[in-house]
Amino acid sequence: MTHSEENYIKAIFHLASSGIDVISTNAVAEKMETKPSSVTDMMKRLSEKGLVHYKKYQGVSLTPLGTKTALSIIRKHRLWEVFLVEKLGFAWDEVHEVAEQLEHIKSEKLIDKLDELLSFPKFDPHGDPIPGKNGELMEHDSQVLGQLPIGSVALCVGVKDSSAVFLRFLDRNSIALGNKMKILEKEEFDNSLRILIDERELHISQQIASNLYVKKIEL
Amino acid sequence: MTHSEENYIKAIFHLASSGIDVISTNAVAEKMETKPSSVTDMMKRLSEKGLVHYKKYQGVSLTPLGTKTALSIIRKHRLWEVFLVEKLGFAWDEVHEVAEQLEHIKSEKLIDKLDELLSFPKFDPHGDPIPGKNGELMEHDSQVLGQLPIGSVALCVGVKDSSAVFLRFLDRNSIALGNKMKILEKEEFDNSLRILIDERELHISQQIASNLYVKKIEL
DNA sequence: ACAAATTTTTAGCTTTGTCTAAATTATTTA
DNA sequence: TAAATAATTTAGACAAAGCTAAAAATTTGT
Repeated sequence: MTHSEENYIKAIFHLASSGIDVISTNAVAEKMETKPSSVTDMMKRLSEKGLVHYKKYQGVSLTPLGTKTALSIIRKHRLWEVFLVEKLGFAWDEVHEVAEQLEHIKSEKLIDKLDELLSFPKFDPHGDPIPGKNGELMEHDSQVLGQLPIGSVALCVGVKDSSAVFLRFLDRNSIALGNKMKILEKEEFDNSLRILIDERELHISQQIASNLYVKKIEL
Repeated sequence: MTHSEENYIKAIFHLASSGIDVISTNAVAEKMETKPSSVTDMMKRLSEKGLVHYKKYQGVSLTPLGTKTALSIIRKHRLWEVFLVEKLGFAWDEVHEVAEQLEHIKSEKLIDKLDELLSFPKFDPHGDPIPGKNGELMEHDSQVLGQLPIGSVALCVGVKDSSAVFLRFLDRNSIALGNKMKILEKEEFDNSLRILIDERELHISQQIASNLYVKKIEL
């Protein structure tokens, strides 16, 4: 598989996980930042290789082989992200670009050993689950911060949006994975929240609140 | 720069270091395992980019920019080799293939941090010097085992041939970098040697002896 | 239901990197 | 030194991956 093919497979997987039922050529083109005509060409190629189901004008979906391939690429991507943060001291907003390159390195042994070096992590620096060697993908049993009722206490376990801008915003406000947060108040008008993070009081917008995954702690 | 361009630059650098004065299209083609016509095409492209000096029928050589580029790629290659051996437990005959892929990853920070993680190594697992950030390349002040006079004692500091076959031969015979070796006898007829390696007596052919770099120890 | 709008595909072109076969230039040798 | 041989380059093709512009199919709106 070429780098480009792998990137398309990954994009289709992510679109499929994001709850869309039928994945259109346009959706793939937008995600890949390319033109729909290029997507059509690539879908034909991936279809020939048995990685996607593709019928003209009907949208595209991954075959079991395609899904397995996607999970293997995502596994590599996320393991490398852990490596960059844990071993090389990268910040969590700096890892994506480099991991995009590293995920294409072909060596089963490399990934197995890397996994071992990192002590078999289950989540990447953004809280996303790392697929296992055989493609088992742990499901986040978390919810979005904005949906918690007032008074609840939760642990921050992940970010939905892992763009550098958002991550740096979190850094500036000392919000990190593992933080304990309590909902103090919710503003009816704009759904913004007043929360308590590790003894510190903070006011956050609905935008922010809907991009933080949390796990409720029962008291 | 594309992967392919980088590979050509590296190949030309290695040919130049191996003492050839004029690097022919054929020589590059052989090293790259490709056809001379493909080399001609690539030399034109690299020449346009200012990486090589190229005149039809006259052979090719690296410009200062080309040399700098080559050293940067070799630096990456060798640092990754150290990583694979030191951190991931790869054997020295398994690293080349993977390092060939890793050397093309583009991130200055990645390499700087990797260098740091590895405690700024000066040599790779085969004893080859690792170029510095600014392209300084340490010169091996070593000689080939076969050239030592009888009775001399030396440390094994590198291998000239780092093919997997040769490296596995060394493994099977417990010859490793850092070993102390003493020349006991030299066979006039075939230049084979009887040597003492760390208390163990061994008979090695001239072939082998001329592929081991050693550093004499004065007694 | 049919025209308009949107989406998707096709056709044809570009670049990178490769190839083969033919032509050209250099080198060797008799 | 001239012919033979070897090395190198050119010309023309091909595959991957992208693009633009035009055509075709689907969806939408009235």
